[in-house]
Amino acid sequence: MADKNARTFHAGPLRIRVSAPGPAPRPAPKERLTAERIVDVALEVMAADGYEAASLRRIARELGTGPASLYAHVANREELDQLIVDRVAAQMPTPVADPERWDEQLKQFMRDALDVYRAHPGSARATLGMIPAMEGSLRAAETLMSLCLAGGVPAQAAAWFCDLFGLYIGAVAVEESIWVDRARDAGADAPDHSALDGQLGDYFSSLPPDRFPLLSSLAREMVTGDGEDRFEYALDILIGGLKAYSARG
Amino acid sequence: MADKNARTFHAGPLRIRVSAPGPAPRPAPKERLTAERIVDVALEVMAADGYEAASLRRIARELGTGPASLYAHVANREELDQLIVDRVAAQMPTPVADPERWDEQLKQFMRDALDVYRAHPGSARATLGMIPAMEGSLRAAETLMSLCLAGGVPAQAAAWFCDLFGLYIGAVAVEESIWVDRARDAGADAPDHSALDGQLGDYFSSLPPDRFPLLSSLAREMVTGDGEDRFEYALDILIGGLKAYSARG
DNA sequence: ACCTGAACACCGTTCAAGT
DNA sequence: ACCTGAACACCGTTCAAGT
Repeated sequence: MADKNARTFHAGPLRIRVSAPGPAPRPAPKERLTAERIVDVALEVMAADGYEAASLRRIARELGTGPASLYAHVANREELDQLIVDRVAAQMPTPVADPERWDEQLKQFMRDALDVYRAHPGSARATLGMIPAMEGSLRAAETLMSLCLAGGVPAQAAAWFCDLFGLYIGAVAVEESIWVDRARDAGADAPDHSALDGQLGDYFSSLPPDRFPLLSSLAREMVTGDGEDRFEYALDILIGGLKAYSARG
Repeated sequence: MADKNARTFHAGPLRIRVSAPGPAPRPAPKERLTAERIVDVALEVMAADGYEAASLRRIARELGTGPASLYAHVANREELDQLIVDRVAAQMPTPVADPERWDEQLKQFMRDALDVYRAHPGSARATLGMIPAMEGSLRAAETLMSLCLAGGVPAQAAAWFCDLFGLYIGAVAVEESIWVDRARDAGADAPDHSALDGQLGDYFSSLPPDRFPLLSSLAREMVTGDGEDRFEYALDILIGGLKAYSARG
C-alpha cells in the first residue's frame, strides 16, 4: 500500500543531498497520514532494524513528521501493537477442515502461523498479553476451532487449545526474533546456531557431574536440534496431547 | 539479604525530612553496592511497580546513587536480567524423582515453577530469549530431566521438553504479569477476570455468524476458565503428549 | 479534523574525573 | 577498584497553537 517508501529505508547515509543546511533534512509528508501507513512503516522498520527500533518517534521520522502527528490515528503504543499483530495474523491461511486429516492440517497451520511471524520479525513481541479481539486474530482462532472440531475435539478443549497455541507460537516467535535482533546487532545476517550449540555443548559437558549428573552426561541431547527440530517435536507433543485428552473425555 | 531496605520503598511521599532544600533528597549509600543488592532492589521495584518500572535509573535512585554506579557490578541491562532470572529460578523446588509417580511430580514442578514466577511479578519478562546457563536455571533443567527420565522418557525427548517447558511457563508468567501491571495502572489490586470474561463473552456472541460461526456460537467455551483451569488443561496436554510421544518411540 | 513544535518526564550507556 | 556527575542519544505522551 505504501511500499513506495520501502526503498528509502536503510539506504545508508545519503551522499548527495541538495538542500539548505538545516536541522532536519527529512522529506515532506506527501500522502495523508493513516493508521495503515503507520502500520506499514512500523513493519518495515521492525524488519530492517528490529522490534526495539520501531518506536513511535522513529516511525514518525520515517514518515517525515514529528511523533505527535501519529496520535491523530493511533491512540498509543499499545493500540499500534494491536494493529500490527492484527495485520500479521490476517496473513495466516484459512484451510477448510477435513476430518480425514485434521491433525496434519492443524500441524500445518501452526507451521504456517510461525512462518507468518517469521516474515515480520518482531511482530510477535506485541502478541503477549493481548486479547485476540481484532479481525485477523479472530480469523485465526476460528480456523483453529474448525480444525479441532473436525477432529472430534470437545468444544471446551478446542477453545483452550487456541489459548495454548497462541502462547506457544508467540513464545517461539518472540524468542526467534530476539536471536535475529542479537545477530544483527553483532553484524551477522542470521544467528549461527551450530557455533553456539558447540559452545553450549562444551559448557554442559564441563558442568560438575556431582551436582548436574544429567546435564553433564546428556550435554549432546541438550543442545542437538535446531529451531525446526524442536518445533516439530513440540507439534507432536501438543497434537498428541490433544488427541489423548479428547479420547479420555 | 538487604531486606531492611524493603520497608522504605513505596512509603509514599515523606512528610518530614530534615535536610537542606536541594536537588536530590536521597539517602546516602550506607552499604557497599553489590550485584546481589542490585538484584534485591530490582525484584522489589518490579513487585511494587511492575516490570517496566525496574529501570537501571530507578534502581540506582532507590539505592541512593546515580545510574552510572551500577555499571561497576553489572555489565548492562541484559546481564541484570540474567541475574534476576537466575535468582528466581533458584527458588524452584528440587524433588527426588519417583518412577511410580513421575508424571504427577512433573505436573507439580510446573505448578511450582509458575508460582515462583508469580511470587516475583515481572521476572519472567526477562526469561524469553535467554540461554539457561546460570546456576538456578541449570538446577531447574536438571530436575526436569530427572523426572522425565524416571518416567522412561527418552533422553532426547526429555531434553527438548525442557525447552518446551521454559517457553510455555515463561509465556504464561509473562502474560499474567502484563495483566497484573495493567490492573495496577488502572488502580485495581488484581485483574477482574470475571468482569472481563463477561464482556468478552458478549463480544464473541455478537460476532457475525456467517464469518465466525464457531466463535459466535461457542462464545461461552471461548471465555470460560480462569488462569488455573487453562494451566491445568495445558499440563494435561503437555504431559499426555509427552507420554504418547515416548510410547511410540 | 488533522497536523505541528515544543515541552515533560523518562530511558540505557559512556566517560573523564574523583577517591 | 569503586564510585560519581554530566552528557549523549534516545523513549512515549501531552498540549496549546496552527490550518
